[in-house]
Amino acid sequence: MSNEPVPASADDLTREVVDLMAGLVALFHREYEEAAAARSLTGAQAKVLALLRRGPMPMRHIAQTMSCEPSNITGIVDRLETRGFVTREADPQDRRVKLVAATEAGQAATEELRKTLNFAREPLAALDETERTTLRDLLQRILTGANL
Amino acid sequence: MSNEPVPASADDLTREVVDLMAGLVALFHREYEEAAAARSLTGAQAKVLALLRRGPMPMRHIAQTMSCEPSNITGIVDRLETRGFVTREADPQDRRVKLVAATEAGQAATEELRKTLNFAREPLAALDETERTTLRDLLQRILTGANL
DNA sequence: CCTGAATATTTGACATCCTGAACCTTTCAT
DNA sequence: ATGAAAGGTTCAGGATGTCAAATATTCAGG
Repeated sequence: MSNEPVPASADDLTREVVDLMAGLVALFHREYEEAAAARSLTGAQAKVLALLRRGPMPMRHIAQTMSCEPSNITGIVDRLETRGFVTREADPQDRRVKLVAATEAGQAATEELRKTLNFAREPLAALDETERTTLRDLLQRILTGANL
Repeated sequence: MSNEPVPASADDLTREVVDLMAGLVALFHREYEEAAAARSLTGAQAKVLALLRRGPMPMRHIAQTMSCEPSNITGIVDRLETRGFVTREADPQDRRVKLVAATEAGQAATEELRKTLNFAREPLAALDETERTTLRDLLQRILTGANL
């Protein structure tokens, strides 16, 4: 149905791109959830764990990054903690804050998940290197423009 | 920071693109959830409602499209129904199936939501028409390659 | 030093989402 | 006519998310 190469207006073109992105989002979501479930993690747990790849982080910071209430993070970290994927330590600088850190097992889990997350890897193979580079640059411009 | 036009390997390029897409997905998700919440809908409810834009649909079909258990849809449709956004009617052809249809209010809600969903519309403005067309074509090829 | 405001986290109550198993109703093949 | 199969619902239970209230710690002023 969307075979006409040139839409009626630039606005229609934008809407078309937005719709395509929506499809992409749905696809990615499914694959991510699947990959997490394969390690008996939920999507939220996998996301938190992924955030800790670069080092420990206060609860508050996690909540801000995930755009949710801090009280929500408490539960997620609880479940990750009881399964040995993260630890909670009081920050010596400010004993109000708890630093959440991934354990060895936690690091391993995210690393594996990242590897098996072959989202779009196969379909991406349909694009040659030049096209992939073009795509990368376009996405980069979109994301830096959306600056969050 | 990522100004080198050609990463170390094609695999790295792919990973870069995948990471960018992950960022896009996060952004989209936030905006969608926000737009839905502005109409006191949840993301799941908005998605179901959006599915009914083209006409009534059996519960089972909704579940398949959303990749979830049918029993899940029951609850979501329940909530949409009590708020007057959808109706359930028995299919005359096969009285086992229930056809879910959006009401006037339901149609209006999705239409508005679709309009106010300005995801990437502003950042997309940074791309000229040629670039947007290129992006559209690349995304199309990715999605058809991922055949769902 | 003390008091009070502000911050980081937790707790509890509650709604939603999601799964899996058990159950009805209707259809369909034999 | 009977039994298997399919579409929905119900129920129990876990996870996610919000909000308000409570706790603990920090910090600024008097």
